Amino acid sequence: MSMIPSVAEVDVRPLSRLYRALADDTRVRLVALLAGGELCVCHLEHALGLPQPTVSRHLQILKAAGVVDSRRDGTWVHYRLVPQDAPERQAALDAITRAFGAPRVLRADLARLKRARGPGACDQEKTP
Amino acid sequence: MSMIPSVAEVDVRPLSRLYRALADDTRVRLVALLAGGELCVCHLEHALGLPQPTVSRHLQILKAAGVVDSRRDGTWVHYRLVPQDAPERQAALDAITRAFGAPRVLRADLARLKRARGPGACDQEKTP
DNA sequence: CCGGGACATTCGGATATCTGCATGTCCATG
DNA sequence: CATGGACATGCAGATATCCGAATGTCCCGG
Repeated sequence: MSMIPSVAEVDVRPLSRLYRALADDTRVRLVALLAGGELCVCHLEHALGLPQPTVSRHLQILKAAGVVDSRRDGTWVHYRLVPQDAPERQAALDAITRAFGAPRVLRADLARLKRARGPGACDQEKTP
Repeated sequence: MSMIPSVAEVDVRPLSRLYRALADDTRVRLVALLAGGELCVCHLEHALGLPQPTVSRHLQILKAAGVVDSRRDGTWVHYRLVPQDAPERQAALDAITRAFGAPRVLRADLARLKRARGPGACDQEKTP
């Protein structure tokens, strides 16, 4: 007979750490933007209208919490959401996608960005 | 033609406020316990093994965030989860239920409590 | 090798959060 | 009305978080 775990014994920290990572307006907006796919810091910076160090710092917090991952591409760094192993963590993240990550919202933002900055720079991705 | 909202314009505060309310180990455990149904403060206090003022204060934070509601029953106060209108908020809460609120976990805790304190006091609910 | 652009990190101060201890409030009971 | 139990709140200190400004690091083009 195996011991049935109690709420006192179960480790809630992985989930509460995720909630703490999302307990900030800027970071929720970042996750919402990234729900549409990979983006570089310069795009996120312009989309949010916040200074670069601020955006970078919040991205580090999300990264430390395992919410996002980064990929270096020359001068730029692209961030993307990390698929979560634990279903409860994925569900908590999906809440943001459901609310603000709907394609219509994100596409409007990205289109505005591309219009403002032009298709140069980090936009070209892997398809020249 | 209606303006398509951008992430910058959309108000993320309701969701980030919910995440902030859940960004604490004790509060996640409280929600997990309440996922099984209404409970009075004295039960929560014993289940968590924390001093009463601490539990009470965390319950107030959850209440202010619209996560729980309270019902006075004579000397005792019973707390329960509030069904969320916004589906994204409900999804974020369900993440806790999914992870720690499984019936087997909660029943073990409650059984231990009833065994420890006996069926008297606030247990008798509405059925004498 | 030297600049400049993109991004990360450090530092300092303001603000918020968490906790323990004490006290306050409300209700039932005698 | 006095007492005690259940719960809420006030207060003070330690800790954590957030932000602006400045500085560091890495990479690419010349």
